[in-house]
Amino acid sequence: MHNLSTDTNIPKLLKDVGLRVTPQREAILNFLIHYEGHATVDDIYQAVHPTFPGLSVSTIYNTMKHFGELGLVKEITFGDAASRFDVNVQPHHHLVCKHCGKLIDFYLPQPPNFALPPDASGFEIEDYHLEVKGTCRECRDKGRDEARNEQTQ
Amino acid sequence: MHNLSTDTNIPKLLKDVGLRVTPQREAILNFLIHYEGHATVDDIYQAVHPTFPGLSVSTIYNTMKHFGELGLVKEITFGDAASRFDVNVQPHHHLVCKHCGKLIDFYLPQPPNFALPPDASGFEIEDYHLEVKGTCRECRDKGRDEARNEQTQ
DNA sequence: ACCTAGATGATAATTATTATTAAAAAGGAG
DNA sequence: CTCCTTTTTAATAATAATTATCATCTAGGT
Ligand SMILES: [Mn+2]
Ligand SMILES: [Mn+2]
Ligand SMILES: [Zn+2]
Ligand SMILES: [Zn+2]
Repeated sequence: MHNLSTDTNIPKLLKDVGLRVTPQREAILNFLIHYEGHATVDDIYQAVHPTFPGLSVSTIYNTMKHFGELGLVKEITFGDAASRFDVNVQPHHHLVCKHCGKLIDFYLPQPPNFALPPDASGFEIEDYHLEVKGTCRECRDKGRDEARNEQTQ
Repeated sequence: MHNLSTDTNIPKLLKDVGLRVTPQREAILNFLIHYEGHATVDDIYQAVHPTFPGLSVSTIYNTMKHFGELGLVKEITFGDAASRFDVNVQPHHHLVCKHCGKLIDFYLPQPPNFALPPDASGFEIEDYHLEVKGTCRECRDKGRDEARNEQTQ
């Protein structure tokens, strides 16, 4: 499990995980490394496109799929919105603002304890995610249900 | 917060929550009342359509939106799959099979305890949901079968 | 019986994502 | 470096869930 940081050697990382080094992948990785938060495919496209006009969204989807399989990012999917990609691949959880969609990381000091019900016998747990929904301070200040656009992080 | 059960008086319930009583809503509610599990719009359509040929999916979307706002169902959205509607509106959580998408209810004996990080100050929590991902027994058994078949080739 | 707000259903539009595939390019061998 | 094979890219089409439109219909009240 790799953790991206601003001093990551991008071509080396790509080689290490067994991917060919292409300008597209370097550009996307470079974006992710400096981005704070949880980017969508479109976020990536909007950011990288100006300095890399040829880049296609297909390539971003493709690349993010590879990065996910190789543990460089973790895909998070909420509701009907676009998938977001988390460069924080440590196990952690999210506050989700119902109004603007912003995600805020948090960590559980210890795993929640629960007993599996009888009809779940044989279920093999691989992962869990606690999703806490509510209203972020910005959206609360702005007053209810007003501008529910933009500033998704 | 209403809880549907098999002896629910459907027209009365619709009136009580302030909705007009239409055959479409009665049919959808009747389906939900007898359905075990977490139905998608298409599940509802496939089930109700044979005995109600005119019914449109638009109407199901519309109706489920109303039911959700009135607390009769709770919409659950996972990944890129279709929304599911839970007639169990008590606070509870789900095991999610990564392979077949099946949902199994479970309950937390006590709420998970966690401290909000500094960058979440002012976040107002309204709800939370623990999503436990893994492999259900059926899919695990099927996986073994497939693995065995691949070995013999 | 009549009126009107609200509901329905056919259809189009939107949006995120996946599939297809010809052309381009990476990386390795010689 | 040159050639070759395999992967990658990017344009485009296809898919799928959901939402928007809107003409028509109807539930429920007068
Ligand atoms: Mn995160
Ligand atoms: Mn449930
Ligand atoms: Zn917000
Ligand atoms: Zn399963």
